[in-house]
Parts: sequence; C-alpha cells; structure tokens
Amino acid sequence: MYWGEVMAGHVGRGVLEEEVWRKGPWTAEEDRLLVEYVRLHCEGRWNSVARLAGLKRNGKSCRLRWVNYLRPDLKRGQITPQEESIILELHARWGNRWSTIARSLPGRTDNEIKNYWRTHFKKKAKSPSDAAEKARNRLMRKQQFHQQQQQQQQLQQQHRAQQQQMQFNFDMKGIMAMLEDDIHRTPYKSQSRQEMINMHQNTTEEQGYLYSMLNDNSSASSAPETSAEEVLWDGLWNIDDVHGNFSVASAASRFGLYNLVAPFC
DNA sequence: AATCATCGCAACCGCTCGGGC
DNA sequence: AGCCCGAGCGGTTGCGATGAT
Repeated sequence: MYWGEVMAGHVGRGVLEEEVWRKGPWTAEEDRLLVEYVRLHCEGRWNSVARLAGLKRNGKSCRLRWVNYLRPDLKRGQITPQEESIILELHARWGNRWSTIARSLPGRTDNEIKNYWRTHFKKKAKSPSDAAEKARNRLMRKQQFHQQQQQQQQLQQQHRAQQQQMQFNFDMKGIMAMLEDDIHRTPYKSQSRQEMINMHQNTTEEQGYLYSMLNDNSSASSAPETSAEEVLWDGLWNIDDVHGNFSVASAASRFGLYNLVAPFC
C-alpha cells in the first residue's frame, strides 16, 4: 500500500490544503464505493468522484478502474480463438488503435487487448514471418475476394433488397425507437446524435467484414451469402459500443448493467 | 527448498483532443 | 484566439504468480 503524489491547491479562505491521491491497487472497499457512486450518478465527471464518493483517488484512476475492471458488462475469462483472430486482423488493419479494436470485441477493454497483444504477438512479430504481416496479407486477399463476390452478388441483392425493403422499413421504426431510448438513457460525452449515427454506419461496415472473417474457416463462401439485412442487424446491435460496449453477446450482462445503474440515471 | 526468469495484468503516466469560457 | 479543464488513448511500469533450474 502506497501513497501517491501530493496535489497542492488553494482551498477555502486562501488556506493551502494538501490533497493526497491514493495510488496502487484498489481495495474491495474502494471498489464498493466507486460502484455505488456510478450506480447513483452514472459515468462522467470523474474528477468529482473523489469528493462525492469519499475516495482518495483522482478521476483518472477512478475512470480506469471502472472501465477496465468494475464495469458490469465486462467479459471475464480468456480471450477466445475467435477473439484472437479478430484482434490479429484488426491490428493488421488499424495498428495500435486499441480502443477502436476493443469496440469490435464486446466486453473486452482496450487495456486487456493491448496487454494480450503485447504478451502473445509482439515477440512473434519481430521475426520476418511475423503474425501482423501474415494477417495483413490475409486481409488483402480477403478484400480482393470480397470485392469480387460483391460484384457478382450486387445484381442478386438488388432484387432481394427490393423485396426486403418494405418489411425492413417497418422493422426500422421499432429499432429506431429502441435506439432513441438507449441513447437517451446512456450519457456519452461529446457524441452527438449524428456522430453516433455515422459511427453506426461505420460499425455496420466493420461488422460485415468481421462476419465474413469469422466464417472464413468453416465456409469461405458463406460470408458473401450474408444478407445486407443481417449485416445491418449486427451493426445495430453494436451501435451501443460507442457508448457502452453492448452487443448481442453481452445482452444478458447489459440487462444486469441497467438493473444496476440505469434505474438511477 | 531456494533462486531466478518469465508471464500476465492492473495501474500509472504523459500526451492529445474537444468543449466551455 | 487562447487558455483551462476533463476525458480518453496509447505506452510503460510494477508486482504477484508461475515455471524452470
């Protein structure tokens, strides 16, 4: 147990008061206080946590503890082979943009993915036949393959899309109502509605790609079979990633989160 | 059994970005 | 326009756990 830097500031009637931030591992009691605070006040304004929650931690530390460890929608346990392949592919595409990669892995944090990469792939990547290079090559081949398939299927999809359009329009009304409710209930700093919608569109593209990638081993031709609607559904489920890391895979825990937090927000 | 090396992960640090004033 | 502050991100560190010798 150790104590961190001393923050000095003028408080009250010009009296210099020293504020000492606690550092190092979190205790169970600190965790309990932080969870209780978030339950009551939701996320955001982390710097006020120290005052309001009775924690001698700075806002940064509180945010990190919540995001990386206490958040109820976190997925525990080892990284699965599927998740590993996603990490490889996305790292090949985006490099060390851990938070971006984490958005495609519901329940996983950027810190967790970063640590996983460092311990599992960084050494391998030093050799000429490094994993990242291979992944990059695979990605190129898949993109070429995907483009060809897209061209072939474009005509077929146009016909199908027309048929689906009517039913889809009907469904979208319900979905948008749900999202409206979701966005309303989950505060997310500096994320305007239009930004979220834009991000949703990007996510939809990514989901389509990931879907094809995950199906690559079992049936290489199955990915292009994925209908535009399925891809859209995946994207819609993951729109929550931009402000809460939610997807179908974490649906159950999400309800747990709302039970814990949302009723108070 | 003791020592050393390695691994895995939680936590910290420094920087950047965006919003408010 | 410039400054300040809060939040988020990627890089790094520290330490306990585990395995090898």
